[in-house]
Amino acid sequence: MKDVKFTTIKKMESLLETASDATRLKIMLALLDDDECECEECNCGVCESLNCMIEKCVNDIAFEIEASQSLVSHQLKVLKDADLVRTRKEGTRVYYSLKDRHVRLLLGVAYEHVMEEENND
Amino acid sequence: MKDVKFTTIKKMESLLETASDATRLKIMLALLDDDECECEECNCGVCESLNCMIEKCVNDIAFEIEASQSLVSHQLKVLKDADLVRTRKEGTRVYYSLKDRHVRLLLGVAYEHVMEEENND
DNA sequence: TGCAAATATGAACGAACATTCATATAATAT
DNA sequence: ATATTATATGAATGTTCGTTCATATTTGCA
Repeated sequence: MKDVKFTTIKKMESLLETASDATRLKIMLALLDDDECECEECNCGVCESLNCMIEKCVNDIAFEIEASQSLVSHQLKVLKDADLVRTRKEGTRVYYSLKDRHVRLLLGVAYEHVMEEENND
Repeated sequence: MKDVKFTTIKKMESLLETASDATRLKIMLALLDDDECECEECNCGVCESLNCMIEKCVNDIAFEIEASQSLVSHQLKVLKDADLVRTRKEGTRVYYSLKDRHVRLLLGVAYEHVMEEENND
């Protein structure tokens, strides 16, 4: 992992920076909710298949994480610009979902680190 | 991954925030340099065994990443407070190394995400 | 005791960023 | 057309944070 190009470091910085905000974390965790997924390919605790990707519209996310519509929309734009979520339009609604498994991996690593830390207290 | 406690989210935020800075990324990547490691357990591209953990002192890191001593010291303190690095004193020098495999995992996930992204351009 | 090397720290400055409020845009239905 | 619902956006505000400069602290050594 030596001699990592500066542009690569800048991209890593940008990725982590985008992920490192409580509001955006709440949003992403809301899009990770796998309670109702029952597909067979799902062996990871977090669904990996595109078919059962969870998508939610802006207002539902706002309600779920108890934040204003404006704030959620702003932060979804940040997530979208950083390519961490994708969108699908349907009528007046816009459904958001996590972009790919890297995003879920990142959340998973951060989550496990924190949980393991808590066990060592 | 539903119903994550707020304190957990705050800890995830703090972890990612600490990792999301170009200077600190450079420092951590410098502590990930495995050029001279030849141990047999090393099958991950990044050394996992404590024996061959790389440690470097402040001035060497500063020289390597081309940053001032003051800046590196400041940012090492941030990394230390967030528990991402450990220290070992020897004389006037303080040797820093990455805390554990979670940190390397986090760097790895971010790195791979960025690299895969670059292939899709 | 005094000097030099390595590291840490405090103050200060400017830039970046999260949030709120008000408003604009877009799509649907009556 | 107009009203309504869902989403996006721009300006403004206060705060946080990275960096630099100067200086303090600690350790080893003559």
